[in-house]
Amino acid sequence: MTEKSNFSQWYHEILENAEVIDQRYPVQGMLVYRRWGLSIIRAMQNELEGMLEASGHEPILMPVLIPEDVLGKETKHIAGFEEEVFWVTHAGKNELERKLSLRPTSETSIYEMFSLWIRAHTDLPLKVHQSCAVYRYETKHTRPLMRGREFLWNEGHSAHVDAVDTEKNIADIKEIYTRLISGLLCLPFNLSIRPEWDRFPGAVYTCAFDTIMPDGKTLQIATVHNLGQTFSKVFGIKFEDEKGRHEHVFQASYGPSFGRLLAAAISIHGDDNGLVLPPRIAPVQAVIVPIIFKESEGIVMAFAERVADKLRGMGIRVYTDAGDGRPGAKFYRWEMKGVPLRIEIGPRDVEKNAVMAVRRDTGEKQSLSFDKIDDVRGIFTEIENNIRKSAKEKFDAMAGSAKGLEELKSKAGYGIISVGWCGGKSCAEKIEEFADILSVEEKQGVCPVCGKKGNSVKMGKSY
RNA sequence: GGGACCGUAGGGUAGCUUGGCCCAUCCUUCUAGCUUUGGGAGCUAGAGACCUGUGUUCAAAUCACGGCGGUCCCA
Repeated sequence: MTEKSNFSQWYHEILENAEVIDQRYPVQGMLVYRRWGLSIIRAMQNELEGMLEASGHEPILMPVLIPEDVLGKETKHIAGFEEEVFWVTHAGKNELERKLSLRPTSETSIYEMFSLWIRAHTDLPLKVHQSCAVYRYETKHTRPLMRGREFLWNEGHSAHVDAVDTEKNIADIKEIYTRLISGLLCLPFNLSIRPEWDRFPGAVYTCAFDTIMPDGKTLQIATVHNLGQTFSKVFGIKFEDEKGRHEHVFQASYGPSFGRLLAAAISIHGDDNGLVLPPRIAPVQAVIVPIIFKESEGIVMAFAERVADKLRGMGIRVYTDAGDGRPGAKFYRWEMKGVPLRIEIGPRDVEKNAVMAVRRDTGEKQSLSFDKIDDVRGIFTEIENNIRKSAKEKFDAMAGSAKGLEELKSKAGYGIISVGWCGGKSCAEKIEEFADILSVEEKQGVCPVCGKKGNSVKMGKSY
């Protein structure tokens, strides 16, 4: 397969070869999730939903259609999305009296319901979440899993009595997303507040999690929005407080994209031989490859079965590749699919009452006696730590800074770089000719355009 | 938003400039059988394609235009 240094081609090949997705579905920007990819997505979804529900979020599932008048209630919000909304205008041959949109996000539909569900302060905080597909007619170049016209995500929505409680929830969410991104997926990220011109339509402020892809471009993998009372005022989401006064709730909404998380995990951890999956999200965590010779087939298979049972008993997802074909071909195949641990069992191992365990991340081989198979747990932890560490090192190596415009021009587009900015709009426009401003930092800096002192900004070329 | 390129079996390709030699080349894949199995084996037999519509022409994979789909670059 193509080497990872040719990232674009490598990425497309690995998605198809490892059966992550099939991109050949004949609608632009839409794709088919196949077993391997879907299984990884489900692993993240389960983990995330578990954490959200432990923190007091209720699961819900809203309809995919939102009527035009509901979607359009908040003017800034609809202005931000109107170019990308898919509309359902007909039922059979008849034109609908009320156009229906395919949700580009669910703030409006959920808040329509919030106004019915929330009556008193005892109903608050109200926190809900749903995992679903949303639809945006992207006009920019679509890329599988990174930018599609239909994508899978989890969106959370909350309502609170005041701004303080909203902030508390936002802190919880950042913590949960960190556990998902860094903990489960072993991905490094930069968490920052987006500049005002890049806010979610209708938000008071927007935080974003960005990671860096192997080609140096940044990928936004999750966002958290403080919505203030923007929506509650438009949708009439009011509650009665202890003193009988009626107030509008404060709100937040937030979501990670499962597709982008998957894209990042595949791209950042993968190597020239294919995927390298963190053990906890791997659809198969250990693959047993029996080395079969005619005379010893029986005892090898029997031993392999015992090993598989023992691993399954430990709660490990294991698959025995007993199919036709030579061992070498199987090794390549499972390496390509990123299975964290390969367990080879041949006559020599059976004799020793042991197995040969081979790590996907390092290629390291070790003989494990049958009684020591429990060690696999520890090996998984090591693999996870190692993957996380090397991803972080690559990420840190792509952090930089620039002083003048020339330096900015030469460095822009590769990693996240820090540069000064005076705060002026025209200077921002000039700077953004080279890359996107991800965030404005407290740190002082000198503007490379006008030379005035000001703050600094973090920049990256976004996917 | 602007530009360039591309569409031939499941995947990757040759053929297109100069229309006919093409019921379309090669690699891979798949199926059946034999054989083999500690890093992509081999043999035999077989399967599988010109994105779509319209036009030009005696004749279209090849030329023109539209549609659909894809890739890359720049902003």
